[in-house]
Amino acid sequence: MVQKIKKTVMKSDSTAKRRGRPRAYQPELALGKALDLFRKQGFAATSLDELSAATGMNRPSLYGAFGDKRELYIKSYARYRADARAAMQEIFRDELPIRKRLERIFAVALDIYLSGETGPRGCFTVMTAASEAVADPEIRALVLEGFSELDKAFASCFRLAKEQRELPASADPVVLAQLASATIHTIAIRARARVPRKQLEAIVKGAIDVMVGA
Amino acid sequence: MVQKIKKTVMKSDSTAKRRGRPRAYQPELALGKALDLFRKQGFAATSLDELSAATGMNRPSLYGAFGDKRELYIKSYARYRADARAAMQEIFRDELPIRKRLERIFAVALDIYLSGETGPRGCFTVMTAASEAVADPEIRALVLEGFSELDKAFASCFRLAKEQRELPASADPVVLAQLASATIHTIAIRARARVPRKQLEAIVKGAIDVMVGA
DNA sequence: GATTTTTTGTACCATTTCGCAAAAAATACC
DNA sequence: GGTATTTTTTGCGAAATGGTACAAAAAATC
Repeated sequence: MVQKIKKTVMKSDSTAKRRGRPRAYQPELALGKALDLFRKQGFAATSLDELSAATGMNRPSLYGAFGDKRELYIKSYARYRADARAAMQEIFRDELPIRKRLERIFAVALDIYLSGETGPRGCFTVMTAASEAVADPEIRALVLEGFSELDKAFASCFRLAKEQRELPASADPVVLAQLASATIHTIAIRARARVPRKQLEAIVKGAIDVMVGA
Repeated sequence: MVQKIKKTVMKSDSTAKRRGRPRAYQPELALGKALDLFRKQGFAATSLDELSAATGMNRPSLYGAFGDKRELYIKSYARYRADARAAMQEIFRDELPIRKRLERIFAVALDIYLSGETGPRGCFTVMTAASEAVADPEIRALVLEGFSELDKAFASCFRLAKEQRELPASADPVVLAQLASATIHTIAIRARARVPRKQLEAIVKGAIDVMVGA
C-alpha cells in the first residue's frame, strides 16, 4: 500500500521515469508545430498526414497523444490562447499611461499576427470564429471566451485611465474597449490578406487617437 | 454574309434560341446556391458533391458552367460582392445626416451577416480573408479590393459630413472610415460566433457615438 | 428526316482522407 | 533475465474527394 501511494506521487512528478518505451516526441513541441500548421491553413484544409509530417509523429501516435483531428485543433487553440495571454499579461499588469499601454498591446498583437515563415498567420481566434465556430458549439464557446477576455482586459485598462483622469468623465470604458477589440479584429483580418505592417500601424495609430484623444 | 452578321446579333440577344440541348438549370440561381454553401462552410469544407446537390447540377455540368471548385468559389465571391454593393448603394447615394446614414449602413450589414437558414453566415469577404487570401494571390487581390471599397465608401460619407459641418474640422475622414470598417469587421466576426443581434447593435451604437459624437 | 450542337447522366479513376488494428521495439519492474 | 507496460511502426481499409470520359438526350439548323 505504501508503495502504491508512492507510485501515485511519482506519477505526478514530471521527472519520474515513465514505464514503457520512451516517447520519441515532446508533446509541447509537437503541439506547437500542429498549431503552426492550423494557423497557416485552417482546420479543414489541414490533413492528418501534414500534421504527422510537421510534428514528426506518425498518425497513431498523434491520435494517442491528442485524440482525433478536432481534439488536436481544440488543444492547439488552447495553446494559442495561453501563449497570447502570456505575451500580453505583463503589459496589462504594468500601469503605464493609457496611450503607451495601448501602443504596446497593439504592437505585440501585430507581432503575433504577422509572424510566420510562409506568410502572416493572423489571429487564431478570429480565424476559428470565421470557420469552425458556427457549427461546433464547444469551439464556439472557446471563441466567445476569447472575445470576452479581450474586451474585459481593454475595459479594465480604460477604467483605470478614467480613474487617473487620463480620460474625460464622459468616456465609457466598455464602448472604448469594444472599439479597441474591433481594431484588433480589423488588423488581424487585414494582416491575413497581407496588408503591410506600416498600413496596419497607421490604422492602430488612428484608432488610438480617437480613443484617447489626439 | 448577311446571315452571318444576323447570327452574331442573335447570339448576343438573350432571348435568342440556343442551339443544343437546353440547360436544366438557371446559372444565376445555381450560383446563388453555391454561394450560400460556401458562406456557410468555407472553401475547404465544401465538397463538389455538396455543391452539386445544392445547385441541382451534376458535377460535369457544374464544371462546364463555372470551371473547377476554385473558379466557382471566385465567381461566388464576385456575386456576393455585387449583391452587397446593390444592397448598400442606395444608402450611400442618399445624402442623409451622417448618423442616420451610418445607422442604416450597419443595419443592412447586420441583415447580411445574420441571415442564413442554419445559422449566421457572417461576411464572406472577412471569411475569405481569414482562409484563402494568404495563399492565393488572385483571391487575395479581390479581398483587398473589398476592404478598399468599404474604406473608401465610408471615407466619402465622413468627408461629406465634414463639409456639412456635422463633424468638427479636426475630424479625419480616413481615420473615421477605418474605425467604421473595423466595426463592420468586428460584428461580422462576432456574428459568426452567434453573438446575438442585440449585442451587435450595442457595439454599433457605441461605435457611432464615438465616431460622430454622442 | 438527317445533321449538328449542346447539355445531361452514369460511371469511372486516381488520390487522399481519417481512423484503427496488430505487431515490433524499448524501457521499467521484479 | 523474464515480464509487464508503453510507445512506435507498418499497413490496412472503407469512405470521400476532385476531376473527367463517354454515350444518351434534346434542341436548332440544314
